[in-house]
Amino acid sequence: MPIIKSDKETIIRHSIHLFKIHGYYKTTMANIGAECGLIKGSIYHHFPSKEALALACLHTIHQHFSKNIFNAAYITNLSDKKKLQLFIEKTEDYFLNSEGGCLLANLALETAADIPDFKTAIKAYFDEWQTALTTILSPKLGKTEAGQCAQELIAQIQGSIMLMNLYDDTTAFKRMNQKIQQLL
Amino acid sequence: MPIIKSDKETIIRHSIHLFKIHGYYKTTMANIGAECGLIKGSIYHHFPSKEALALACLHTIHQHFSKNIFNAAYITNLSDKKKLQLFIEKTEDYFLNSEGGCLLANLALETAADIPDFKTAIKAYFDEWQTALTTILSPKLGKTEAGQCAQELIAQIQGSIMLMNLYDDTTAFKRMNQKIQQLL
Amino acid sequence: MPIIKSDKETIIRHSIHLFKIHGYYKTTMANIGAECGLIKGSIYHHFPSKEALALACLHTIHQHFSKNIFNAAYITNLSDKKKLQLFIEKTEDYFLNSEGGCLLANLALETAADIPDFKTAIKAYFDEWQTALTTILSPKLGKTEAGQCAQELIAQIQGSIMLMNLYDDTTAFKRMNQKIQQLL
Amino acid sequence: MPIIKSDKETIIRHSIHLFKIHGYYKTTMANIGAECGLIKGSIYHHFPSKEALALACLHTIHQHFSKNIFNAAYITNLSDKKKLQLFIEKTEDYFLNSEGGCLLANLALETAADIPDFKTAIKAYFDEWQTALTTILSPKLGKTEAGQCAQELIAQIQGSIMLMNLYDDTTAFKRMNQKIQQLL
DNA sequence: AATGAATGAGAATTCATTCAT
DNA sequence: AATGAATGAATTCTCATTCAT
Repeated sequence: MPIIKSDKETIIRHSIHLFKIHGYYKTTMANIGAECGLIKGSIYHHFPSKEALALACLHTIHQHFSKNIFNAAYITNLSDKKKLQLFIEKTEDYFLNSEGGCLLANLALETAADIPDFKTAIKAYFDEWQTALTTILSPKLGKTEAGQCAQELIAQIQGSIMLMNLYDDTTAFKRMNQKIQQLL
Repeated sequence: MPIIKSDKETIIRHSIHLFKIHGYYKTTMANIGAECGLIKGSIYHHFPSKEALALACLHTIHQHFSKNIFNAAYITNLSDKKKLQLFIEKTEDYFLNSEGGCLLANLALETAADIPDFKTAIKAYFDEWQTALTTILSPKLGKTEAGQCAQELIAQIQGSIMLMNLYDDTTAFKRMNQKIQQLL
Repeated sequence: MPIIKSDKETIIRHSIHLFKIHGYYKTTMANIGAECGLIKGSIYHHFPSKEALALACLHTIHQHFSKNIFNAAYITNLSDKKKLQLFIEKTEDYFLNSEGGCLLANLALETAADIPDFKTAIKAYFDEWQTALTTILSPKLGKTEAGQCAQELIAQIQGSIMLMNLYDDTTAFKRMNQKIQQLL
Repeated sequence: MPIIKSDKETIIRHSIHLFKIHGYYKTTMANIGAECGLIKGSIYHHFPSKEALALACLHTIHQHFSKNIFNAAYITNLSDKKKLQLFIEKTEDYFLNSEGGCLLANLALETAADIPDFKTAIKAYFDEWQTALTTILSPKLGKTEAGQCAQELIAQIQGSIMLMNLYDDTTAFKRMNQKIQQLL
């Protein structure tokens, strides 16, 4: 039944798509409505404001990462090497299929100075990302160095995503992920 | 009454500042005018449009990097190791004193899908950055690997800048630069 | 609070009024809004641009002439003399009750060089006017001369309207219409 | 010596050209300046305002008609028939070489309701035109009918000019002038 | 829930005009 | 006279949001 579902999740899904590609300010409620088969006013039946909708998008992505990617760090019967491989594979998978890069990073650059709620949500996401990676790397590297390494990996991944999108070229991003998987 | 110098360069300088912190769309001509001591309309005396002004900002930064940072790759009587050190030092210096991160990267994420002229200018900047780094690394790594390594370094730097600005914390960015300097 | 009907037709009616008196450029969206009991921005809910609105005005007038005036040329059971009389009577009627003269002619002079869409619409209107008059005159004058005569009559009428509005004096316009009615 | 003369007359000449083609409001001081090889601000050394400049244009044209066309009515040793022929010939000549039609008529339609000074100047022009034609026609037609005929001729001519410009076709205008010359 | 219409605040841009040089 | 820079008011258009139906 491919009837257009205009519930919260559908709106969020379409909003994420538009926010990633066009950014927060350039994406209008009318754009979002159009993509959902609604007029712009109707979105307010589901979300009280554009800001609240964007925040819901950020939380949705954060949750998706928690449940599907970051969780790799906490699977008990897996070696650290396997955990890292799984973690990176899933990360790669997500961003290779995510037109427009990382919404959290994009909005970090575009809105962090102006919308504190976004900044908070974005930091929470990166915090959890780092915690998960640190957990995987600690046994081998020790806590301190593991934390630093985790930060570096995130930076590398995010930088690669930016360039991947700018150049429409996935090779460097893929090569980098290969390398990271060899780390342990 | 202190005379405010409101020539093209001054306007560009103030615009860069605002664009970096608030992004392209959130920065208004009125904001820029206010920062320059002008009313919004007056800026059109110097630039025909907001887009043209932003493009001038991108070019100005690109030129600055060409003349002051990328050029380190082409200083003749310097060892490659010294070149890399100089290159990274200057890069670090620039971004540590550049509130709001890297304008080119910021606008890449915010506008690349919607303003082709920006995308072109941003790619030209990163192309030259990569070429310069590749030049430094080639003697030691060979052309192919040097090119890949250059890409990785840029990604790392850009990712670090994003996180540095998000967390208002320079330590990871500085540590990363230290590491890179040991590369040769 | 009298409910103001602000549908497309109402907006067009008020716009025609203002465009005729003040011209295209001097009439602002705010003026039109005020006349309709709307704020300027609200008009964009009905028309995508000032140009589109003006074009709708031109088409509306053209249609009105087609249905109510030009059609006199095609009523079957009427003598040519009666057709011409009816045609001219209705034309006179329209312009005597039309403050500001002929919008199509006014915009022809004001905008033809700059807005090609207007020029096209205006020519279509005068083309049909001439065709209708030629149809009435052909039986008596023959096709060629009828066409030339039709053109002359239109020129005379339009010139008279211009002077009528300039001098706020309808006598010459009425006299001219009397004369034309004697033509067959 | 084809040095660009930026005196009053030169500015008026170029202004007339632009006002005729683009109308009063669409023609900017910058446009006029550009055509004269000046920047817009410089025009204010010659005319105190755009309105004053346009008024000077109207007067200049009026004077030109008085001295070179209307005067045909007052040449003593010429038959009325010859006077009319000369009058019409010169009128035709003027408008065939006057891109954009009749400035006075154009501004009548565009600005009469908003700029009383223009309306006054335009009426004075048409008054004198009518007086001149009436003078020529009176001996044959008697004063009253001559006056009415003069009005009709002016209307016809102005209507023809409008259509000539709309259709970029001079034939009807020329034919009409031929006819008028046969009147006496 | 959904819609169509309306709002009001603000965006970029234009332009006649002024003024110091 | 001429210029370049600046002004301020106005203009078209956009957009998040509200509301009656």
